[in-house]
Amino acid sequence: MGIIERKARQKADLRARILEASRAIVLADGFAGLTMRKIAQAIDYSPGTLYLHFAGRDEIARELCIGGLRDLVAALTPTAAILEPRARLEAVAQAYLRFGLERAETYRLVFMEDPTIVKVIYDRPEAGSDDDPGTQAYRLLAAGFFELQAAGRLKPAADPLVLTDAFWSSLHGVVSLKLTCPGFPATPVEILLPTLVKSLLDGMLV
Amino acid sequence: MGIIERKARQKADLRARILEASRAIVLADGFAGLTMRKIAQAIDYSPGTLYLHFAGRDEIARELCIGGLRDLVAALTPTAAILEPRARLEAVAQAYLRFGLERAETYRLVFMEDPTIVKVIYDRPEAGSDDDPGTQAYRLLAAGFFELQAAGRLKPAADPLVLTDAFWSSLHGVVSLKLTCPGFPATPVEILLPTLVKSLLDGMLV
DNA sequence: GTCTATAGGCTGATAGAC
DNA sequence: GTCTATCAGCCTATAGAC
Repeated sequence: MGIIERKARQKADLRARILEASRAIVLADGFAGLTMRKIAQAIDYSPGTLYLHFAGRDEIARELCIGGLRDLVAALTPTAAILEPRARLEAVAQAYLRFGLERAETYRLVFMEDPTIVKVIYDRPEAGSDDDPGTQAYRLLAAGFFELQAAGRLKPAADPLVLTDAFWSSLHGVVSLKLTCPGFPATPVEILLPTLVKSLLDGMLV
Repeated sequence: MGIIERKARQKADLRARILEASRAIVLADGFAGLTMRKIAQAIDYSPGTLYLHFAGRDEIARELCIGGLRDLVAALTPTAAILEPRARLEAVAQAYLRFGLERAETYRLVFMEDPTIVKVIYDRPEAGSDDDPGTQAYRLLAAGFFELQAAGRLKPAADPLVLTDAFWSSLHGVVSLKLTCPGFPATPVEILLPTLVKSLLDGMLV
């Protein structure tokens, strides 16, 4: 079986190299600059070869999208060490902003591009399961609000899931506005985000 | 002078027709679907003619961008009739969301596309003046927070301009997330936005 | 599996006739 | 001013040789 295994490994390797090269191109030229030709050139293969590993450009985009979301989860996860829920949510916000600004093109691809790309997150078989990065990221935030509720710190009748959505939407607003209109909210993000998070949580908690 | 005037008017008319056709194409096919050929075909002229009225595709995009912002201002302006500042800000939020969802492609073009397109808003000579739609939209929101401050209703040491930026960012977050990931914040916007706005303002006011 | 070659389409922008 | 024709380039995807 050694030969078959080796061939399978080589195939997986090339697939990984294709994705890695694609990631670099998206980083450098944006998603619009990602073309099959460029990818092939970057890994020294012919364009046709790519189609043996991916159905086409869209499939590569979807893989990158999921990978980016996985990276976001990885960037947010360390905050789980903070026990106090409000402090943890504030740390999540910081980490989220940081990720979005540092990995701008990745963030754009996942959250600001064509809806059909991000659609894969919900349509995949794992969607909703523990293995799904989208679910993991969401739970990371939702957990904080559930804990606050359990401690009786949420305003009565507040729905933790609705607050989670509101919180995430606000974070997304700061990041995405900064990426598209750098310099529009004149307030620097180091002040804007903490102010927003503080106001929001102050308004949500008793 | 009649002949010269007529020619000038004809020229301005064609320019307007080009923009109108472009707007329709962006509406139907998105910004990526806007091409010089399609525009020319829509108004029954040859592609070359477009270049007599615009330097190129980018200039058309910039004009559309400013026009879209102007429309946004028009959509928000009626709320100025509401005297009580908090109620007015809530109404602005509603109108903003409504505009973003109803004019999705326009909103995308102005606030979610290439930074170089929206850049024109700040670089134009009118930028910052009363005639500038960006400034007008911003003032519409900022006025509410200044009035709240004047009435002693803001938390001490709060900066109205920072709150304005935070408020706008949140609105943008709800709209843009909905446009890119329809169905991600599972909470329907009719609940999400009021919850967000209420929490935010509760946290900002004394 | 990988290559070369190419089909078949799109794009923005321009040159020169009228 | 407007047209036709075209340049020069890009793209995805595929067919057939090796």
